[in-house]
Amino acid sequence: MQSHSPKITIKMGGKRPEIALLSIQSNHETLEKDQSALQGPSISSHSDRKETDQNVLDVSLSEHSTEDEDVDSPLCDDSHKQIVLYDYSRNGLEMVKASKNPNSHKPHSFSRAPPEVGAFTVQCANCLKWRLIPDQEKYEVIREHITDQPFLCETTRQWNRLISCDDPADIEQDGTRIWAIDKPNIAQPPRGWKRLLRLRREGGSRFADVYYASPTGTKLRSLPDVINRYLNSHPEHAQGIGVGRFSFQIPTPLQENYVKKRPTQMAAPATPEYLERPPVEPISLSGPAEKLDLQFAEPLSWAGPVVNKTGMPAYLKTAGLDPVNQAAKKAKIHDFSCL
DNA sequence: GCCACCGGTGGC
DNA sequence: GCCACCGGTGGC
Repeated sequence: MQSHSPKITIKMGGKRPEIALLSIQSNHETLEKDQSALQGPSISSHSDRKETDQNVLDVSLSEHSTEDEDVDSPLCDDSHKQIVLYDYSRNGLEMVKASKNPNSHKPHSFSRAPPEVGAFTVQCANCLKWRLIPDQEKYEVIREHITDQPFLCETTRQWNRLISCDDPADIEQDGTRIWAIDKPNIAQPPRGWKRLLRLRREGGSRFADVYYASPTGTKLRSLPDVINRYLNSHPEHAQGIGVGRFSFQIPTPLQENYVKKRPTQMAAPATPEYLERPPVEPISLSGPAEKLDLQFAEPLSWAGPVVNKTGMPAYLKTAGLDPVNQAAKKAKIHDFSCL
């Protein structure tokens, strides 16, 4: 059997896509395409169909995409209209939010908003075609076990799709979306918790932030945060929650220049010759990013033992790379049982 | 005052 | 160079 190391990605809407290949479409056409991709040729019962319909991607214009858009906003261009928005409320993925702002569950905020995660897609380990995953929960399950339970086209039968490797890919690289390679084997969040990925705008110092929203609505943004601000404060809720269930790893954008490179610190000679040099060209002017071929990209180097009994991906359990132990040491916490 | 977002930085 | 972590801050 042919075997590859599949990648799992989060596909996002974006203002200046470099990777995706779909031709420019109307939103209606895009919606139909994504819906049919998810539903496939499945013959489903009424109840099944209802569930599928609740899980389709909602493709819509950003509410601030036209009139409300700041003229100088990086999101103000035609491609922004192609953004694929994931409808959190229809998929039971609304954020656990602070009660203060009743509107914060909307899919996006409306001024200078960063891109949203548009869809989840996983590569079949056999044919390497990309398959859309209907919702975040299913995606997280697949991601958790991706190395010991490789994703196959047939896996989509779990949500009543009858497709095989002979069927065309759900999605290809096109010019309308930003792609990012996700980290494998990230544990599903503990029951009642949500793992939130917040993307940053292009040109920032990093690509995204991960937050964990606790059952009480507290948002934690690091392991020390989880330990100090939640588990220590809610020992009754900490029962059975291992810190290995938390991972703050973020996906890697395929668009090379999405994240601003950190300037290298070089001691500049204070000579007249140096002072007369023209300014260094910004990185963003150095040329368009290459279109990376997802289908034939090199496998990532994370393959190996998956998750040990601590819930920590084994590839992290190397000296100096164990954020759990580091965080626990920093927080002087040793009494949490890991699952 | 809270919080989402962003940049900086130290450790590796 | 990457990443985990955290401080700053502007908008609400």
